[in-house]
Amino acid sequence: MLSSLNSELVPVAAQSILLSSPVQSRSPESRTGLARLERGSVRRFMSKEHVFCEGDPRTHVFQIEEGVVTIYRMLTDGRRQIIDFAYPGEFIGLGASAEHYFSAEATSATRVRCYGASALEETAARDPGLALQLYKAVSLELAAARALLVAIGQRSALERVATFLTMLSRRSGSGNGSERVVHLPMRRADIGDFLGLTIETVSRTITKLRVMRVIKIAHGADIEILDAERLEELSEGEACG
Amino acid sequence: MLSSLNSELVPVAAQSILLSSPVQSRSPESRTGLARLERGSVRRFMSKEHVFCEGDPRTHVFQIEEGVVTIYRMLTDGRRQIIDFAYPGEFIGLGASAEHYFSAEATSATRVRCYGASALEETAARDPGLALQLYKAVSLELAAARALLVAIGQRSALERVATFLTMLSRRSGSGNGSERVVHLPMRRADIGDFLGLTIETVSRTITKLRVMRVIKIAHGADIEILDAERLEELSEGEACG
DNA sequence: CATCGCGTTTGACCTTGGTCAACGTGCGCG
DNA sequence: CGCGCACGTTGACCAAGGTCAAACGCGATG
Repeated sequence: MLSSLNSELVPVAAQSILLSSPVQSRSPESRTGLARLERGSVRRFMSKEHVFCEGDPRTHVFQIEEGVVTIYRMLTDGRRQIIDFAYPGEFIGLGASAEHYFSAEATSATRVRCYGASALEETAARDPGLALQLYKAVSLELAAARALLVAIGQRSALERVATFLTMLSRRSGSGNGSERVVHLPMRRADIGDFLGLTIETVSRTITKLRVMRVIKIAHGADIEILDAERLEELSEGEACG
Repeated sequence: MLSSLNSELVPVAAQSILLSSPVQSRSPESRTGLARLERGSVRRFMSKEHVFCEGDPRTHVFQIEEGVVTIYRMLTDGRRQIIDFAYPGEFIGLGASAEHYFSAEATSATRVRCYGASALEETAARDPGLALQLYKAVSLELAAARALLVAIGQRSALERVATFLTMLSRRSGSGNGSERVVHLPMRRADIGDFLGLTIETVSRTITKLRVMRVIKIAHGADIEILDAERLEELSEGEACG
């Protein structure tokens, strides 16, 4: 979940939530949460392959192990809104519905672990620990979606791109801090469809940030953040009563 | 939850999910889900009073009994994004965080029932039925937030307003169909901040729909839908593989 | 009844970002 | 090697929607 646009607020802990099972080595019956489930099977996808499509029955829930998956929705005339970039550790396909509302496409070679959706729910119906984990996981996705909503609904192009970069750097920053050099696994078109902008605007805005000496394009998809503080200022106004 | 923008996809059932407890009359121990909880205390709010504010500790979860509550987030410079209009039956304040990310304000005189957040979670930790209900409730909120995201990120002003009206009419339509006359409990400014538009654009767009003979302003806050089909067409492109 | 004030509508103008089109650039493949 | 293709950048122009300002409608209040 490309969460934590507005990142003070949305902890980056999303990926750990469902993974954390305090006791790893006990017998299956005594474990709780995900640990109680069969380890799902692994599936691999090439770049641009779909993990699932809008309208497909929600048969599985997937956990990304490697790669980045784009969650999006397409309008009839081709406009596309990307809702989320799912990174390793995160789950996709959670939800209450019988069908997927959104499509999921691999941006690059991707490895996912599959869990049967009904098995997951049946187990959850007996294991409140797992059910609560699901609850918390979706809650985090919700917070992320809402944060993006604020960005798209209220912020300017510059603010959106700055927010996006800040967030990516936080997320890449393994653990504590933010990373200086951020790798963008997605194309400009994806960034545009995520932020509600066109390719051209994204490109121009990145150029503007480069000219402002806030960032530096290292190698195409790699961006070096020269002035993280300024970048955060540009992502504009957090909080308020 | 002003869900089901894109409403084929997001069932309007949100409000029923947490209410449905198949067995009502058994003893507390044998009940499941919400029914097992103490009936929370009731609180009343006047128009514009806050149920909670961004940054407040998440001590309670509230169920709307009467009135409409605006869930929003404010940027430092006064820009505001409304994330949701919560209607009777719905819950607000669910989530995994220790603090509220958003503020909740009554649009009109409102009655809510309060449940202690920690009590709720403790009960859920023992009752998988309740935990699953929470999971499904948040999942619906997530679907709603994402649907709004698509609208704001991709749709034009006209499309957004048409989507908004379609959805409101569906929601008001008690049960099966859509209502011909829709009451808007919120001001233009709220609609604007919900759809990522200005008051003026909302006003102009409503006027345009009136001139197009798609709707008719009945009495200020009441809008009569003359041509529901056309209105849905205007809300533009659903689905796609 | 007249006035006030809030919310809405309408109009004129301007800005941001979208559109269309050309040009770069890096990479894989013949 | 060089061609082609996919992706990115840049520029010129355009339009949707934002901004600013004025006027309207209507219920509340003196």
